[in-house]
Amino acid sequence: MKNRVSIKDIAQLAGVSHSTVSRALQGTGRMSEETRERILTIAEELGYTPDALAQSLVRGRTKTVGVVVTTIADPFVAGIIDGIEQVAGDAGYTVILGASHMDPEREMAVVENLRQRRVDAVIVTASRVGSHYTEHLQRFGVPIVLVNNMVEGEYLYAIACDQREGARCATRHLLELGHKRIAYVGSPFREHSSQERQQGYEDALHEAGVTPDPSLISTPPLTQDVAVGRRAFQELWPQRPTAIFAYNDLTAIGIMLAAREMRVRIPQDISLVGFDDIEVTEYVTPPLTTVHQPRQAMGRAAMEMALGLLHDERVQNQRLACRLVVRASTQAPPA
Amino acid sequence: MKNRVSIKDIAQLAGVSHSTVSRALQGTGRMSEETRERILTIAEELGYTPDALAQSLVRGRTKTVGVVVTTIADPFVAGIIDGIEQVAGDAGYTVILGASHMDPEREMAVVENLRQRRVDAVIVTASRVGSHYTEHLQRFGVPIVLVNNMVEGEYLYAIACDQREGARCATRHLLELGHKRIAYVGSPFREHSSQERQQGYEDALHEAGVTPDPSLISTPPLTQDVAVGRRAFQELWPQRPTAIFAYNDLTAIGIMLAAREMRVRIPQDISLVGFDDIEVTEYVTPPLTTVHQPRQAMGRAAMEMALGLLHDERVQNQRLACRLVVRASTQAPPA
DNA sequence: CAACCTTGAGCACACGTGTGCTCTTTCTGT
DNA sequence: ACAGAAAGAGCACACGTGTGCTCAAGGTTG
Repeated sequence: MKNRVSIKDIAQLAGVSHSTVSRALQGTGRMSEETRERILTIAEELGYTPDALAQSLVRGRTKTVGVVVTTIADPFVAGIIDGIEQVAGDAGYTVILGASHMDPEREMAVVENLRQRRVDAVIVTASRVGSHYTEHLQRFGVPIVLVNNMVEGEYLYAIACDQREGARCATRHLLELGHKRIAYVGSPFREHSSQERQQGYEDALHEAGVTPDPSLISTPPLTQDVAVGRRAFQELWPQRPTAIFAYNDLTAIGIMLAAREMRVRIPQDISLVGFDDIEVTEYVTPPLTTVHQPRQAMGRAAMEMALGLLHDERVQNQRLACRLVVRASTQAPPA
Repeated sequence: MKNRVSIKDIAQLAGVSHSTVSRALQGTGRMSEETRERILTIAEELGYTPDALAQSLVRGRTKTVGVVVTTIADPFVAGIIDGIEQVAGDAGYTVILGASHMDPEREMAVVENLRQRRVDAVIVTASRVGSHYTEHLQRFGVPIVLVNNMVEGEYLYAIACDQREGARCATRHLLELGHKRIAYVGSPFREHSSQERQQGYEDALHEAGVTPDPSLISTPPLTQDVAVGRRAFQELWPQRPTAIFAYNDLTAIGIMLAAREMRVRIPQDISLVGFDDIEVTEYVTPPLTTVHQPRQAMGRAAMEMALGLLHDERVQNQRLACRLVVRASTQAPPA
């Protein structure tokens, strides 16, 4: 029952060769208007659909991009894919998905699969891209774009978000409100990224002439963001900071929970800023001031970069700006 | 620079025909152990990767599933895709993505694209599948599985979540706590789904011998879930319900916001139950009692169904059960 | 020693599409 | 009227892989 109508079938009915049909369909070649119309009519009647596989085989490109992710369930990743898909769709490209689920073996399998499918380009998002792995990717022979990745080899193209600058904005916001004792809570299992944000935090402090206090920096070695925030607040509160800048929103939420248990009010007693602008932040109590990462825009930029590479254009790595979103969790420090 | 090594290249180096190489690689056919090993060694050295396109062309199947969604950015959809991807990956299938972004024209283009790519099966999630659309899909000639869809033609296979039963559980939970005046807030732009849940709500009331009070049902005609909840609470509160069952979590959050503004305490003054169990619910204040929809499981079930259909097994539509998650937004009614 | 079987490998075609070249027919220009 | 150009269409090969059939060489059996 499968749709097995090929240009040969059309050719037979039209009394011409399959070559003529092929040319008629793509509008190339010279032929009488009559023949062309007859062919198109028959194609329509038969419900003909070109076979993308055969076309790819002979044309040498598949009009597909492989997207490698850890998991699609992460809203952050989903946002990026969404952006990629938009641009890809507009450009006539199709997205092929591959999820590694944090399993190195599976990640290899995914990459191998994309290779077999002859994708024209690969976009890798939020992966640890070890040196061994990059090598494997290099051999691939197609453009590779990394999104929000830790490592940035000079030979790889990458789209990233300027986390350091984002962290600087967030911290400056607190400084402008009049805070001096500002704490930072990092992420123990995302070292590179956490350090970037910590540097932005320190940048802002230096600019304001405030010396960073090491006792106001905490990175409890736990594996869950919320738990990290919780523990960190318990450790930090005795130092009496007037504000906390958290690695990300979930960490900030952990802080909120701990604060509530300890009867510390936000923002009256202490201000709080997160990072990422996940959906939740708008609805927690109080709504959280945070740094928005342009996930869709990053996805779009990545796909645009991939398209550029496919057209042999010269492209350069991009750092997209983060945007501070001020909500109700920050105010001037208590007198 | 592209990896253009084919079995012919291997054949030439090994001094055999490409047929022999083909058989050596897939382990079929008879040949001396020596020849086989020589071929495999050369393939390895050349970094040979089979061309999935060519294989698909001759084998008549692509080992791919097309997944049609409205948008990937919706966490609900992302969860389903995640489930699909897991099962697909294990079975050696690859996921091809197509997002419609609510644009009918684009949706058609997406389906056409999947058809050209000769996917072996299609999974459609959370779409309105009009009659015109289903017809188009039918002509496709491949197994189609619908996930959580409004319409369920008899001829289409579908995976759904038993929303009515989920709503019944939620309402029963409130009844068991002692509530009698329980309100329902629906969704104006998801009629079918909202009615299902309302029916479950009424089922539970009838079972408990409570007559539904029409003045306790509200569905403000707004376009945003949170806004719907807000408005609904303002309308409902004068009727003095002791509990509200909301169409979904965002609606429930709207209710929470309005309640807070009006100095109505949850759960002391009124209990609240949501639906979907989105990530937020765990972190709002108070954490929301809600009905969990097994998104990953639905995705997995859909893919398993697709696999069954591909193996010509007899499959039947499934309704997965929802699970009530009791958190802190519900308690016995005030005396 | 002849008839038969087994092993090892190649030829040729298939899948569906694109394209350079060739051939015939008709039109154009002188 | 004749040479040349241009139109219209087909032949044959290509892309990379799979597979039925054939065929030669060697081995076994009666």
